[in-house]
Amino acid sequence: MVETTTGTRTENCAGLPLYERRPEGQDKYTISEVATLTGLTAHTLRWYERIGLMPHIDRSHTGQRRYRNRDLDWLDLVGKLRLTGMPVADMVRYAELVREGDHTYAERFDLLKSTREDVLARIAELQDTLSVLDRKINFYADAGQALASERAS
Amino acid sequence: MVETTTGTRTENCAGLPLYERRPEGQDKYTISEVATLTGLTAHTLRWYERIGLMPHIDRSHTGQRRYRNRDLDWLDLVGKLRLTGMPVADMVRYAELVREGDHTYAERFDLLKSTREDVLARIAELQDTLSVLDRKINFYADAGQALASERAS
DNA sequence: CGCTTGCTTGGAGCGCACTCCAGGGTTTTA
DNA sequence: TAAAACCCTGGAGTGCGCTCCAAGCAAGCG
Repeated sequence: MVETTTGTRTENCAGLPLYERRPEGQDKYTISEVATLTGLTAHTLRWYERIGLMPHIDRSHTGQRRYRNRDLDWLDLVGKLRLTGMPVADMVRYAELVREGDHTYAERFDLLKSTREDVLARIAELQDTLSVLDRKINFYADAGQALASERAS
Repeated sequence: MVETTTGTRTENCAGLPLYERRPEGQDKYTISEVATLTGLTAHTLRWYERIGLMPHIDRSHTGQRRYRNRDLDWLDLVGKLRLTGMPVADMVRYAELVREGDHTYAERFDLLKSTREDVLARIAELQDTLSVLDRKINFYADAGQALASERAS
């Protein structure tokens, strides 16, 4: 199978991925299963690992990756942070803090709080943009009305 | 002056740019003035023009750009759209529609409306992310509490 | 007049986040 | 057991949005 994001993906009526997580204990996924579950490509998953964005990923006896539920949880978080526009390098930094252990709690806390502020700021920006957009949309709606009544007269 | 965004920029106490727009009729700005007003670099302004993102910009008798208030308005809109994550190519498309004249009103309207939908979706995503972030922040706050009381005992 | 500063152009370069390739080994299916 | 599908690695390539460079013209100042 050619590696792709847009390949055959089983979906339910709501368009949500149907592939389900396996219960704790039997949670072993190949890279392409994780690609299906996360929407990332296998390429990207390997690349995330290379740059240090992932925790240690288990391997099968022949060296193939076997992801577990906690890895999916991590990828969910990464996906969310990516949506906020956080640079990958910053996420790598956070991943490093997690790997370094409990004594980095304070730093992680600070990082999360400042990310939170960034997200709030971005939401505010977007709402500002939304109002500009609405003004313009109203303008065009009015202009459309004017043109229509012109044609009608 | 070396071209930069972070150079000397006059600011008021609120950190807002103090450079003011000139009244209609005397509204002529050099490229570096526009850079100051918009926060873009002169490089970027010229690049925007090259790729077709700008309307026609007036020139002085020696060929230097002389921006006008309407150009600043346009750059404000571009800045807002950029914040939504809209690709520059799409903004160029919008600019083309504006240049093509009144008969593109309908298409511009549609473009604005679908952009509006995108912005709403992004806001929803960010709010979702925010709640994940808040859960994690609470977790770390609790963990911090636990560590503190451990040290106290 | 020379000096500094700013503006002009086409084209090259950069950083980010992937995205893909070559060449090989493994696993599943018919 | 053989073909098809999948997985591995290091490294090269891509697209976007700038960002900068070289070489030259122009305006203001002492």
